[in-house]
Amino acid sequence: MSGSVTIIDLARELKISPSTVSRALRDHPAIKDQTKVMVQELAKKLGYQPNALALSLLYRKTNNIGIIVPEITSYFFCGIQDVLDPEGQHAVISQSNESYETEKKGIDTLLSSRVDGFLISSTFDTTDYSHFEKLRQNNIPLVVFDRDCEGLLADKVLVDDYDGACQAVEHLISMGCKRIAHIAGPKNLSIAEHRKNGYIDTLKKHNIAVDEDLIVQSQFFQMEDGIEPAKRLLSLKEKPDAIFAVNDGIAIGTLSVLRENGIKVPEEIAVIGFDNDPFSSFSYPSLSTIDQPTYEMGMLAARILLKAISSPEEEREFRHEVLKPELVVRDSSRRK
Amino acid sequence: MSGSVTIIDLARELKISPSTVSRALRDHPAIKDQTKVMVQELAKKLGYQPNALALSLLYRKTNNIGIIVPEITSYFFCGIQDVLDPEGQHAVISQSNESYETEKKGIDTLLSSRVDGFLISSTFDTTDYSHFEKLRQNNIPLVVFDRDCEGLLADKVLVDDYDGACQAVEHLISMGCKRIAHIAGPKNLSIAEHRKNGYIDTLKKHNIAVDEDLIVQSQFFQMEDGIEPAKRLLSLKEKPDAIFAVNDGIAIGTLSVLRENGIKVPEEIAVIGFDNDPFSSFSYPSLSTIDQPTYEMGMLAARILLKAISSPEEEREFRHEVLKPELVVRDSSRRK
DNA sequence: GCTCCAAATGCAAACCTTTGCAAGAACGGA
DNA sequence: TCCGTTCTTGCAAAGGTTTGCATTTGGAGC
Repeated sequence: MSGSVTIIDLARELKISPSTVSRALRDHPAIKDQTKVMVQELAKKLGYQPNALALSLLYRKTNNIGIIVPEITSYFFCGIQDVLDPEGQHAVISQSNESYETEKKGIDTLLSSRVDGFLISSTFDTTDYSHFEKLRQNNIPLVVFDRDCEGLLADKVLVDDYDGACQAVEHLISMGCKRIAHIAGPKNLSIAEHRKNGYIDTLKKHNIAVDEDLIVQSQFFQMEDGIEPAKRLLSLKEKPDAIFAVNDGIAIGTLSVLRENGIKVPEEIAVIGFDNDPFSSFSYPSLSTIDQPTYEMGMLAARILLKAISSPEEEREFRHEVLKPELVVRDSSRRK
Repeated sequence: MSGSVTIIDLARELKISPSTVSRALRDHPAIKDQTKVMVQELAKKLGYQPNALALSLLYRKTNNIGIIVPEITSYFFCGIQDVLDPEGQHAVISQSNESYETEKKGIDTLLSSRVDGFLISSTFDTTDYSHFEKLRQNNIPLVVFDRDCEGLLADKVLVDDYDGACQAVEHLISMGCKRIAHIAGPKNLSIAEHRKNGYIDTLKKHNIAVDEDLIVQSQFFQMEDGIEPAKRLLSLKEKPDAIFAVNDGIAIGTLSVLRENGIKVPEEIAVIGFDNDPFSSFSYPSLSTIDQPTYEMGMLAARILLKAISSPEEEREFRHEVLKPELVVRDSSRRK
C-alpha cells in the first residue's frame, strides 16, 4: 500500500487542482479535452489506482460481502464468485467450523469491517438467531442459504431436502427394499430434520411401518461419523435391507462398515446418500445419491444479496427460493 | 451500514468534541475519569462501533489479506484463519480455478481493494510471474505456499514433495514391487515435477531402471483425471506392479479403473497417492498416501505474512520453509 | 484578587476522493 | 471596449477517526 500515487500527487505534478484531476479521470464533460489527455496520460504513467478505501468511506459502501459458512467448499463458492466478480464485489470469508460462538464472532468482526451484506449458512448449534436479527436492525442485507434458519425473516435460498429424501426413499422402495433404515443428521439442524421427514412420510405413503429402531443419528457429517451409526444398525436383530444416509459423508462411512462386515451392497443392503459429493461416484460401490445444485445455489444467493444491497431500503418481500435436487442412481442401490 | 453511530454523534449528544470522545474511548490518560465513564456508557448504549474504513484510510492498512488459490479447500484455510482471526485480520478470497488470467485479475482486483498482503498458491498455467513481481515493487508482502514459483523472490512455505515421493517409492520397493509406474501431474507445475524427480531418483538409487513407458501424465488433479492415465498403464504389454500417483485424486481414479478390470489391489498392483485427502482412508481399498501438513502450512504462511506486513520495509531475507510430509500406509499398498 | 501550573479539552490537519457551487477565463457580439 | 455567455477550473465540505499542539478551565498559593 506504500508508494501508491494519489490524485493529489497527480494534481501537484500538473499544477492543477485535485478536483480537476478527479473529473478528468472520470471523463467529466466540463473538462477540456487537452486537460483530460494530460491527466490520463500521467495517471497511466504513474500507475494511479483509485483508493478504494476513500471511496468506500465516501459512498458508505465497501463492495465487500461477508460469507459465513460452517466449512468452506469450492462448489458453492464458485457460484458466488462468478456473480460477485463481474460486479466488482469481494468475498470476505469466515469459517465457523460448526461452532455457534465462532459464527457469532464472525458476524461481529465482519460487521466492524463494514461488509455490505452477508451470505450465511448457519451451524448445527445455531438455534438462537439474535445475531442475525441484529443485521436486519442495522439494515444490512442477509441471505441465508443451504441451511434454513426457521422463523428467521430473511431472504433464503434452499434446497428441497424433503423432496430429495422422498426421491431417495421412493427409489429404494422401487428397488424392492422393505426395511429401509435412516441415518439422520444432528438433531436441531433443519436440513437433517427435513430429510428425516421426507423419509418418514414416504414410508407412510407406501404403508410401510416406521420402525424407530431403524432411525439412528449421526453426530456430524464427516465420513468417520457414519461408522458408529452404521454399526448400530448392523447390530439389530432384524437388519435393514437399505440405508438412506443423511449425506454422502455418512453414506461413505457406512459403506466402509458394510464392507468390513462382508455385507454385499446393494444385494444385502442398498445404500443411498445425499449431496452428490465428487467422491461419491468413486466410492466402492459407487454411491447413489441426491444431487444438489450447489453452484446454482451460490449464484442465486449472491444475486439476491446484491439486489438487496443495491435496492433502496423500502420494505421488500423476503425471497424464499427452493431448488430441486435430483436422484442419481449408481451401483450402491442398483439391484440386479 | 446505515444508521451506524459515529464518534461525532456521541460528541454532539454529550456536547463535547470528537477528539475527547476518541480519547475517552481509548482510555487516554489526559481525559477525566468522569468524562470517560460518561462517553463509554453512551457508546455502549448507542452501540457505537468504530468505522474500520476511516481507520484503514488513516493508518493505510485495511487488515485484509488477499488469498489467491486454484481451489479453496477448508484444510489450509483453517490454518490461515486461526492465525488471522486473533490478529483482527480478514481473509478476502479469490479462486483462480487453475486459470492464469483469473489469477491475474484476482491480484488486480484485490490490489485495488487495498489488501495488506497476499497468500498465493499459483495455477498450473502460471509460468510468468510478472504479476507477482508487481506486488514486490508496490511493496506489498507476498507469501507463496504449497505450489512453488521457481525463480520468484518471495517468502515461501512449501512441502518437501521430492522427499514425499521418495518415501512413497521407497515404501513400494520395500513391499517388493519391481515395476513401479508413476502417474505424473501437469507438466510445468513444480510440485508435480518434484514428485516425479523423487520417483526417478529413488528408482535409480535402488538400481531400478527408469522405464519411460511407466511414466504417464494426468491433465489435472481430479479423480476423473486419473482414469485415462491408469488405462494407458494397463494397456502396456508388461504391466506395472505398483502405481505411484501424483495425488490422491488421481490415485482414487486409478483404483476405480483397476477395480473395473478385476485387478487385485495391492496383490497385483499396489497403489499409493499423495496428500492424504480425507476420502483416501475411505476408498476401497483404503489408500496409502503421503500426508501433507496442510493446516500447518496455512498457519505458517499466514504467520510469515503478518510478520512481513508489520515489519518495517527494511530488506529482509526471504523465508523459505519446507515442511516434511509423512508416509501413511493403508491397504492399497500393504503386502502381507 | 492575581498569578501560575496542571489538568482537561478543543482545534485542525491528515488519510483520499467526489461533487455542488462559485469563480475565473475566454470569447462573441454590439 | 464592454457585457453577457459559455467553458473551464477551483474551493470546500463530506465521509469517520486519530493526534500534535494550542487553548481553556480550575484550583492552589501568595
